[in-house]
Amino acid sequence: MAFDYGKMEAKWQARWLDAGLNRAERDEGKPKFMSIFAYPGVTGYLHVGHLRGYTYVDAIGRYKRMTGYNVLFPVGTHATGNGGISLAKKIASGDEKTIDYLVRNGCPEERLSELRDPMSVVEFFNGVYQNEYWKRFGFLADWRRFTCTLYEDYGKFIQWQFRKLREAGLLIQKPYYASVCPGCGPVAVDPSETDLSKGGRAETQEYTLLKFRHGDEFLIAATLRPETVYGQVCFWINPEVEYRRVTKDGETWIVSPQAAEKLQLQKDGVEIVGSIPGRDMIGWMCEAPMIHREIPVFPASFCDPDVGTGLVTSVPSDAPDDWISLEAVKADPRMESEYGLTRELIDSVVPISIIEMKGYGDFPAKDIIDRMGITQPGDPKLVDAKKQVYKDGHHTGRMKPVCGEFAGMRVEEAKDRMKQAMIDAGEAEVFFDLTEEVVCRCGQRVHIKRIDDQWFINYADKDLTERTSAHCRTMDINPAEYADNVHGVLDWFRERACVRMGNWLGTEFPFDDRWIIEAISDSTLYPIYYIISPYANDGRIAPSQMTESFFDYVILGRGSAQAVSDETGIASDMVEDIRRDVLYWYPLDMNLGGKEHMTVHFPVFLFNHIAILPEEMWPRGITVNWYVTGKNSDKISKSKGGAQPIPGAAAKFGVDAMRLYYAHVASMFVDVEWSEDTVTTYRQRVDRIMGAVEDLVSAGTDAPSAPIDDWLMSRFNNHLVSIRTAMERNDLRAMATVVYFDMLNDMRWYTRRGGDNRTAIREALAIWIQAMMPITPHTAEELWEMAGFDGLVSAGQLPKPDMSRISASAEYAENLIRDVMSDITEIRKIAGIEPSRLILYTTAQWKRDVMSYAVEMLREGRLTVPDLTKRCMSDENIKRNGKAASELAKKVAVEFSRSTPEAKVPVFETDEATLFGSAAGFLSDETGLPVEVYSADAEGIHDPQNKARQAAPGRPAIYLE
RNA sequence: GCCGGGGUUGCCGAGUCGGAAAAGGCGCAGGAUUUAGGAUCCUGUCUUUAGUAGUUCAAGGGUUCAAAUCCCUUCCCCGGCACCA
Repeated sequence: MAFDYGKMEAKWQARWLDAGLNRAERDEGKPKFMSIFAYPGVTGYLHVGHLRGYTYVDAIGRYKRMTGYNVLFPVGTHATGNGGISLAKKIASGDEKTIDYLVRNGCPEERLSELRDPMSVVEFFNGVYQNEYWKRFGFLADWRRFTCTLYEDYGKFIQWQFRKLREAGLLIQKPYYASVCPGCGPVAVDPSETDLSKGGRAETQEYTLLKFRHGDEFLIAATLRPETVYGQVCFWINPEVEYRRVTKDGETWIVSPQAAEKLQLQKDGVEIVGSIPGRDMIGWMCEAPMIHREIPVFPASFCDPDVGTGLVTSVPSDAPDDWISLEAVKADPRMESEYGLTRELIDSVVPISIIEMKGYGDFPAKDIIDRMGITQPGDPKLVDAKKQVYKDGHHTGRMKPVCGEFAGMRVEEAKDRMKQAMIDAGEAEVFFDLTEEVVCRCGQRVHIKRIDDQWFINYADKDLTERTSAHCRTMDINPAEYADNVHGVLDWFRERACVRMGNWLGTEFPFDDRWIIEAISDSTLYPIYYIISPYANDGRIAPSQMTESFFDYVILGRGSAQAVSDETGIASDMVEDIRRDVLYWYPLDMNLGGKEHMTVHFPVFLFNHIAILPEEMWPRGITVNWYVTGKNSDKISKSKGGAQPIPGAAAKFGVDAMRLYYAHVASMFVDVEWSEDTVTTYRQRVDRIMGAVEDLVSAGTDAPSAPIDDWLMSRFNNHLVSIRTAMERNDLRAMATVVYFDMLNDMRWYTRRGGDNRTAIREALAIWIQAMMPITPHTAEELWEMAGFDGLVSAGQLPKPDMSRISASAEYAENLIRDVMSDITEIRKIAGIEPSRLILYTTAQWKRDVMSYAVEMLREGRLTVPDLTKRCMSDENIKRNGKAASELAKKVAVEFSRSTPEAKVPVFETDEATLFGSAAGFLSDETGLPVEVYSADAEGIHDPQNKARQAAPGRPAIYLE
């Protein structure tokens, strides 16, 4: 049975709460650090991937706490949208999949009945997120500040924010084409399918509607390639479809039934007035736009009534579908027998070459069909063929002379020009459609709808963009690539629709209560609200008291506390307190979010701060974290359940193992594939460290201090330096490598080398355990208590490195011993002998002298081969060694000139005879051989193979006999 | 398509403002310890060798005394791209 981590975790979490470590209070005498993670949307249970980013914020906050900062770490949730509504609906209707999903993730069955209204669902998950995820993971978040976008007080804040946006002239109105569900209103079409049950990969495409005159009515084709109209030779109709006649601006249009409905959403005054079977139109002649030629209507099975208008103009030269279908028509005898088309008419239709493009002949569609081996209409490969030709044509194509005034133009340019020309001539209109079937969570089909008076936040504003971009240069943005990239993102940002109608949860738009503020727009400035939320949460202030002048004063300092008090009835002192809280905690020091936010949340977060707040409140840092993915790099989808319920994983592996996993498994800026085996190795790592500390607590004697103790203290103080350096960049991974790997290895080496000094051990343990606090806080507390140290680690301060105890020579000496040991092993292996004794010869003094001269000259910046040789030859003791001396001088001069004096001094200053003399016992134990150590300078030593001669500083000669 | 990031030893990954690559981990192999546990410890893990020498950082060129690192070309992979916080 596995160790009950849960009990140990709960114990320490309770103590932290008792000690109030998570509560953040203004303390003007202390530097502050405020950080958040972008709050999650309440769409269901989260999975182990989400905890990755959240854990970083807690670990960084804990580190900041132990290095002198007053830390504010608030959390909240984002519930704006239809997630809660649709979940509540499904639960109420007893949807089996939903119920199963909830129960599987740990929702008690007896609670299901309360989850029938949206707000209960939201509150239920607010509880789950806080208790089962964040508290469970030991976060020191200030729970008193928890807020949710659906809380009334939060809504007051959002309304205030929109008033300020309007003041700044950033709210504008204009028509908009939105993806809309007839029941729920606008929905987000994106791969996460938060709002959808199908079609998240769909994109909105802009079609050009082309009008083909037939008598006094028009056949309407939708095309993505208006530049190909010069190549039109016929017109496709699906004979099986019952098309509709609709009126539009006094004209009669013929389109598919689905298109008729879509048109009603996008155009004014469209009415269905009749219908006509597709079959009846076969053989019609209609006048093509732009080229004004009569072209015949032919049947084609690929015309999908659900795509575009269900009618297609045929450009066989450049459209693979058209080419293959035209060939089929020509080869099909039924055209004459069944549709009564004349052979003459069919034969008169021949492709026209209109675009010249690299790598293709006169008819690109034919080329790609041949290349891909397509022989039949309806071949699925046609989809790719179409994409390929389209792409190549768009970028490399040029219009041929046949294209009238557009001849010679690049396709990219001709496309827009020709579209516009036809629109101006009344021969075409713009139409939007989705690339695939999109179904709302409520089950209804989603279409594109025109909304005339849509409100936007004008993120395209030039001045705002420039100021925001400039501010980003002063921020701490990680990773560096995003710091570079964010300027491009800000430039690229256009106006953003900020309100929506329909069945949505959210804050009412303050200027028109038919609208509700949409999800991204109500989550931009909110970090500052965490400073105010505790006053609302404990009832000191009622939402009704949160007036415009209240926020104006506490956030912007406009007006006076007394005036606010008079207006709202809030005590003037409290208003003043809130104002001072805001001034103390803001700006936000770090906002951490998943990589999708590089183009979603972070830009608007920045824009709104810059637009509304004074410069001294603009954010200081952004950190982007990448995902934990499932197999095959799929994002573990939260809307689809997720692989591993979080409480289950916490119980199985222990919270600290998971925290260490997140911190260390990879850089923050790469995706990680979730693997239980990997987490298990981190579990074992934590266990191993616990075991090692346990052993060390009872180890140690009052033995006098030995060189190995100095080494240990040097190492650990160096580690403290590394930890601080790493954490200045919030590099938890580098920090974790030091704490959970290097420090353990050092403790092992210390013990192995016979280290046994209780004072040194306890000093090292204190450093080590404290260094564990940010990432594995529960384990740190447990070990701290076990070691008998006072207080809570989480409340303590990380020791500063004691530079006086860092000793390059001590560390060099141990490395030398390790090198020699590994050389001995190496020689033993290669030589293949079973030695009975081991002899070490340490360097002759003159070689150390050569190096000493070299370093001296290196410091003076005049180290060259000839100069060092000259200098050495003037020393009798060196010169006496003849050729060996000049060769060494040459080697040393070259080698040292590439290095630094600091690195080289220990090489010759180390007293190797003493070092290895005292390590002889250790080496003997390790190798199982009797060990003798001689200086190469000594007379009459045992040296049958004349090895002593080879000994050099940093490289004692080894003889195995 | 636009913008961006990458290809290092079985795997994950350090190293990338040019100055001794093969840190560390995982996996694997051998040994030790231990009465079965995914435990722990030691050793090894590019080739070669009395501790040496050599080859390598996607491929090919170039700059340099010196290149995984800088430049050019080619191939391949990945991410983001707007009502998803």
